[in-house]
Amino acid sequence: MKSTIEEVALVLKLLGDKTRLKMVKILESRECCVCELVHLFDMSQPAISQHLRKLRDVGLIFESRRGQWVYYGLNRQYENFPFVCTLLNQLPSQEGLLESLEKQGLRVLCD
Amino acid sequence: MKSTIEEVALVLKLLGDKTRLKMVKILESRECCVCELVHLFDMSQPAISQHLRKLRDVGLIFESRRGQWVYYGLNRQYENFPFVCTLLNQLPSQEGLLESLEKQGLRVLCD
DNA sequence: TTATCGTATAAGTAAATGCTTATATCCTTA
DNA sequence: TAAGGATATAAGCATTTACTTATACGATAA
Repeated sequence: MKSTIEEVALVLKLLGDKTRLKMVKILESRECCVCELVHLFDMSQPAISQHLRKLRDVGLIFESRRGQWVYYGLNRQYENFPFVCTLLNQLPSQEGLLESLEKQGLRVLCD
Repeated sequence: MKSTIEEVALVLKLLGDKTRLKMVKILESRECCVCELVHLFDMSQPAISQHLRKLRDVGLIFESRRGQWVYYGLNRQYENFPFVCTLLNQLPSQEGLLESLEKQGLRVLCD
């Protein structure tokens, strides 16, 4: 079933911010913890948290605490996920960012 | 070639407004003059003009004056048109709005 | 020319947005 | 229990946004 124009407009508004759009594209590759994302954006940690909250509030991403870290990932059960997916498919991959994080030894692994 | 994240974010921001998104979906069906659009939205004429201007400024729609009327239509040559198209395809048709305009005798025809 | 219709622009405003710094909370570990 | 790291929340602020009303502009027609 198609979403209403209003619903779609809200999703587009949410993703109409370069920081959030990039975040979502990154989280499409793999879950990340907040401190990893802080390293990927030239922005304060609270700013990152606030963007993540907006994305989580609508259900587009999920949160999972692991020890003292909080991981976020794309919620593929989100009602508008298929729609979001067609958007993300048209974006250039951001996996290089994650690779360079690892090269810098900034990847957080807590298992 | 894929657009950058920044470019896409700007397009999404532009379409992340329910009025503009609906406008663009309507203009996908056919060109409309400003006064027709004014009838379709519960908003002043200047507000409609201002939305149209934003859409035109990026090149997503074009303007064509016909007598004292100004028509707007989707610019299918817009650089991100294919992207916009995949968005519009996922929206419910708004052609019913145009039909009811015609039933009310509010369709403007200037040929 | 003047009146009128359709549209655009100008100016003002309330609300939303995206950041900042400061501080609180939560978890782990010594 | 106390300290410290990771994250969230609070409060403040400058900018942007989406409207409004008033007015200017452009085309048509009496």
